[in-house]
Amino acid sequence: MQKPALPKGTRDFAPEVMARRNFILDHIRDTFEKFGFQALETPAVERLDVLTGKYGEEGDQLIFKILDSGDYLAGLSPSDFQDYKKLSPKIAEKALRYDLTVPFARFVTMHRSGLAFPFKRYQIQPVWRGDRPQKGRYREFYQCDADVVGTDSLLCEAEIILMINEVLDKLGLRNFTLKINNRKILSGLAEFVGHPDQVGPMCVAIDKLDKIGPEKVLEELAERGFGESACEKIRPLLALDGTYESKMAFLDEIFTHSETGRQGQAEIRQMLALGQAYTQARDFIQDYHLDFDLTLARGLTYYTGAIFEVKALGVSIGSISGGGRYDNLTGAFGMPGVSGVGFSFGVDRLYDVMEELQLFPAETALSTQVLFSNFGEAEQAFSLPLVRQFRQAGINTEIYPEAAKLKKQMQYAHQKNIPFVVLVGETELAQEKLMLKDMRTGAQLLLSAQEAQARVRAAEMG
RNA sequence: GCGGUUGUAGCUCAGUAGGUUAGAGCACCAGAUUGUGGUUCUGGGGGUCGCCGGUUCGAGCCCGGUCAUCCGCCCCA
Repeated sequence: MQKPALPKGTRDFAPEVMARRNFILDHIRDTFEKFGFQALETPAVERLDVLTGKYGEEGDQLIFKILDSGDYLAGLSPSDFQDYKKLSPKIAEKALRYDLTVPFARFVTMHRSGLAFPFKRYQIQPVWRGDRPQKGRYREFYQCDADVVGTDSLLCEAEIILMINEVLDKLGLRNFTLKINNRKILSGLAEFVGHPDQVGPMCVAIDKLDKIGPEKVLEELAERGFGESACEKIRPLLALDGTYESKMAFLDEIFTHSETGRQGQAEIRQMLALGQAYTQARDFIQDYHLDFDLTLARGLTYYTGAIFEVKALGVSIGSISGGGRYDNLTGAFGMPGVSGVGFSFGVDRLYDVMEELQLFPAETALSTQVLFSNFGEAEQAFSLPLVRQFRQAGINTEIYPEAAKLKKQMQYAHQKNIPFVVLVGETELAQEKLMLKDMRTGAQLLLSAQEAQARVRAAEMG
């Protein structure tokens, strides 16, 4: 006999877990739809050539490839076996999707003539990465993306701020920071320190400020070829710990000669002004948990404008959402010049954070409200129409499918956390009434079907 | 890809210096209670001590290898 086991980095979602995951997903879906986003699903399997080359060399290594069916060795020559990187596209035509963004770009390109632009879609599906699993890190995990393509209006950025706040508020997660920045500001900084071509390496180093501290960041910059004068120019930036206004004032000073940097500032200002106009908030930045963070870089190279990242405070896991604007999403598929902005919730991490903070309401686990017990043939025949009647009244109802010992049936109800049990035995049958037992208090009442339904509904309300 | 941790019952773990028949709690099953769960009491089932080899009269324990696991680093959600 073989011992069953899961592949590394994958998980089962048991019913209790699913109830909680759905609690999160329902709120995310509701919010996305409320803002006019439409659902999209794409296949788990994509053609390998659609995925490769989009995530950098390291990313390509992490793509799960699917071995061709049949005799995949046919037509190969010994030289093909010299380099495994060159072999894989010859024996694997397909692969599991690595994220939702690239399949989305493929979709937009393929359907461009039929779509209404600006096109707003959301997509909630699993993705796969051949990564080494760790805490908060899986090989199969869900992403919840929402993107708008075909407009560069900053209204989209403002709405992303609103959506993130709405979802987290509904989930009861109040202690978080929504970090914002703009890639153009980072480009401006790179210009300012005299390394306009080194935005990428600069960001990778700056991004680690939280983790390793300012001195180590400067060391890393030096290693990456930034000279002493450049480092000295960055130093005051790493020490900045002021308000939005003071950071902006600092940038006003250093960006006198950087058109790009000033553009980034203008975008941030306009995004905030639109959010303010939307919400009429007394203090938009504070009320919507915003933090203008000049060190926020988000490693991804394809962001060109706004960037976002959400950190849950007071927990070990941290980052639960992120996104930004990109200018050339579909370029790789021959459709240049399409600007888009999007973001993503990490459901699995959101789940872990909510569990750590005990934010799940108790009733998410609840499903069946009433269990009809089963005493035997005559009682069952009497019960079946009533079960149907309960269901038609909108009450989640089930009947125990066989006349097992009552103890066993009660245990079943208890284990499934069913709040009410209906007992129909000889005496109830004779009176055409139901014994309704409240499993929490243990109290039971002899009632008509109508009265029993009313009681169940009343309990549901309060 | 690199560094470390831990593998004993379904789960969490104990296991003395290398010594008889490997334990506990929880979970599970049955009974106390043939119309009542959650509490209580009584009884019961359940183990190739990750795997392979070595040392030894004797290995859960020591040694070598191997596989798995979790945690860091890199990178990411």
